Amino acid sequence: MSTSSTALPVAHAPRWHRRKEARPAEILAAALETFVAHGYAATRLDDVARRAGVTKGTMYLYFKGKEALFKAVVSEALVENIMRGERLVDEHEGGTRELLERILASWLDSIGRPPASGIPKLMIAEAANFPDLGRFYYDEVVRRGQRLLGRVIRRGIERGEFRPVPVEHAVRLAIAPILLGAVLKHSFHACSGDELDPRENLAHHLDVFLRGIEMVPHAEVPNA
Amino acid sequence: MSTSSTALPVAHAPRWHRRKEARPAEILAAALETFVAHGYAATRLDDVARRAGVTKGTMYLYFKGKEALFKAVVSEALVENIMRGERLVDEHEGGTRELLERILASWLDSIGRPPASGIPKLMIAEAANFPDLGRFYYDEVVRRGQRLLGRVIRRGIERGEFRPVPVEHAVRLAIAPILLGAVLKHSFHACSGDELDPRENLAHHLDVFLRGIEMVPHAEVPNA
Amino acid sequence: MSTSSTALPVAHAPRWHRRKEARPAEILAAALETFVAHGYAATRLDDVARRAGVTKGTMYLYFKGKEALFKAVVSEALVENIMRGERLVDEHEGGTRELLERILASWLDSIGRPPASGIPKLMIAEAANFPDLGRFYYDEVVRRGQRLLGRVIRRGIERGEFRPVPVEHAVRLAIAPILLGAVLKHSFHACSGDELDPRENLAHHLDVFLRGIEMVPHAEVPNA
Amino acid sequence: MSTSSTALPVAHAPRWHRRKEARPAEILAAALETFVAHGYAATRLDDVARRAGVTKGTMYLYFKGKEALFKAVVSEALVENIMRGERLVDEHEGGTRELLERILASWLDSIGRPPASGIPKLMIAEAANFPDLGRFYYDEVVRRGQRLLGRVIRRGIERGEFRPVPVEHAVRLAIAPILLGAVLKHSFHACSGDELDPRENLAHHLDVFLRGIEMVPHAEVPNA
DNA sequence: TATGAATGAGACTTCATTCAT
DNA sequence: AATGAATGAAGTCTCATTCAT
Repeated sequence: MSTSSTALPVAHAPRWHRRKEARPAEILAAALETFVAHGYAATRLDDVARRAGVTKGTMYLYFKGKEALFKAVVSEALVENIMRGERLVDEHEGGTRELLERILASWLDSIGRPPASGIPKLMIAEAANFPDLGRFYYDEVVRRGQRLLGRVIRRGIERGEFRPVPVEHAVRLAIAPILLGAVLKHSFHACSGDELDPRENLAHHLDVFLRGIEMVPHAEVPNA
Repeated sequence: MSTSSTALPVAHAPRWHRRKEARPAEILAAALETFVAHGYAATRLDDVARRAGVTKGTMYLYFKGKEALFKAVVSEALVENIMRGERLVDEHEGGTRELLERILASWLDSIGRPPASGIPKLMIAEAANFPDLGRFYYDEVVRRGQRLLGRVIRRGIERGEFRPVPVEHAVRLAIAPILLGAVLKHSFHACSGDELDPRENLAHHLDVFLRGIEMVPHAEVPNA
Repeated sequence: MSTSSTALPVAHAPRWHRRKEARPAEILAAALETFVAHGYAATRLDDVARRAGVTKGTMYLYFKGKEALFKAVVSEALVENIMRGERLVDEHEGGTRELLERILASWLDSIGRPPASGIPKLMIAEAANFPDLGRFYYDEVVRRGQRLLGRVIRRGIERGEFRPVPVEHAVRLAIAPILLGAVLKHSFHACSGDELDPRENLAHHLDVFLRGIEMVPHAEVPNA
Repeated sequence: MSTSSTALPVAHAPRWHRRKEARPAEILAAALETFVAHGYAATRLDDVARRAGVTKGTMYLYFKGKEALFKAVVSEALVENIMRGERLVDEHEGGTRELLERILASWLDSIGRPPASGIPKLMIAEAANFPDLGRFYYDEVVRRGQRLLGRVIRRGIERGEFRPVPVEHAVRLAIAPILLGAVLKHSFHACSGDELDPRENLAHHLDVFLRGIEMVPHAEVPNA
């Protein structure tokens, strides 16, 4: 094979490296990307492997199979973000408006940035195919997040800052633009030419939403 | 199968004729349900066929293949709903608030009910796998809907009914709760125990959103 | 492809023929041969398919998978032969020696000739890997055959034709040479150059065995 | 592991040395069990390794691969038992009946007890997949054993103890119950509830077989 | 000597697609 | 027009084997 007559001492890269500790995380990261991009059924383990820099077989050293990998991906991406907001609420002292702003901003931060960024889209697409995982996600993430925001809004109402809006509905209104933005970004990022800046959108959302629920209107108003 | 050899020529097409003509529609309906439920890659043509009451082979008489069927499903579900709203805007005479209410209600009507109800979820899940279809959907539905709502909001601003909010952002805020509601219903209907009534949610959304953008606050107001 | 410029009306063999009724039997026959020859784990479904003149996929139209195919092979090969002997015993009128001769000859016939010929070897090799199938075979074939022969020998004893030998043991002695012959033929047919004629061997077996258990010795005997 | 840095030089090899020397034997023992239990193709080297208390990699230090291990297992189990019987025949002085009894008993001893006990079942299952090994086994064990027993029976005939039975056939009759017993025990030990005692069975076998071939009948006979 | 992470060929299985009927 | 038997490419998963440590 070697045609070089001067036989340079080729570095002769080893076929693989032993990196037991790093592997699972690498594989999970690659899998998350691929699952988010193509959905569960359409992602080939081969692609995940290649993206992770290993071979198909290697993945079976760390995950029992495709479904196990999928569940690991989702689980892993969730655990970290679940409790962050709750602390925020407990510790907050000032006005509820500021609390709401901080919470939604923090949430946009986690949901708006890889790696976890694609999970909502993924769950929307696959919940029906993995009922147990779907239920887990719905209970532990969706429901929990709703309860959290519900506490905030109720706090505002009790303190006379917000009008007595129906909490359940208000929660959904507060969440929707942020969540939908994240989902659409992942779905149509290849199709949509230009997009609005999520942070700016959040600012406007807060402006409109808070005007909509706060007790004292921001009236340009008064006397005139 | 026909047992009567002396079948009288009836005025209306005999049953087994009608059925033949209905085939494509039946198949499309079955395909829509299945694609929405499981996603593109996970639906088996066999299942679609069984649900449509035909065999796999028959489907190839009407559609070139799985992908063609998928695109037909999406296209067919879209055409009807695209232009309805535009007429609404053109013809409307009264206040913009009422116009917005009517448009969103009409949209909730079409998006909130089968058959088209599942298309958004489907597109969110598959847009990345079918870039051309994704772009088509984005341009012809998402963009178009945004432009439509943009006109409404701009109308309100120009007529002094709305504050001079940034239109692009406001449009997204107006759409988000409705769209997200439809998507989540399809994704988690098996997992979420109870859900809010979409219509009620729309009412609250309009209340809050309009308070948020209207020029004259709904103030409990001034000093009076 | 065709290089013939005179365009003979080539029969243009169809890629496949529709033979729904014949398929299962053909596949089972091919599978039996292959399983017997190589054992369960070492037979590739591809080989079975090729031998049956179909493709891999076709086999899944008739059998759920490899294991189902294996069990079908064994079951099918058994049902026919199970009850034959029992009738023989019930209907027999004459001496027990003749009855035994007829039964063993009949058994050699079924066990000694394809297709069922290889089942014993197959079960010996695989019983431990398919415990349920093993138990079924042991109960329905081994045990049943032993009981049958036990009745015969007991009959001989009761009628004073045979010595009062322990039946259970005698049964095994009667069976062993025939069964082992069949098994070894399938195992070493490629290794053993020449083999004894099974029928001749049965004759000698009967001669020796009956001399061994009959009441009146075949003595060259007495005084003479 | 070794905690003592001043380890005294002990006379007998330290434990961890002995273990190293024992490795091949341990592996062979584990492999024999596993091969016998599941057959060649169905045994995973991983299982053999675990049973031997080593890792897969270690086994490659002692055996070139799966096939080599298999052949080593078979060979090793055979060498010891091959020549034992031959000495017995050469040295024997008394009646041929006793010689036959001693030989078969000795054989039952080796074949009836682990570790070698499962080899016949293994060879029956795998001979066709390893033609060279099959031929070796057939020639060196089967054939050789047959020749040995043939000599014994011929001796009996020549000395007027046995009737002039056809030796080749008689040999098979003598072997069959013992060999089959061993094979079936390994195949159906999980399925068959209770089994006869092999030694007792051998006793009855000898009784019947010898009555069947001996010159002077055991007649309850004469009258005289 | 021993390990066990990594590999990759090959097996089973599924399913979109074709085509004789 | 309709069927459904047959195909074969492609995917998931296993496991004998290798090799850096």
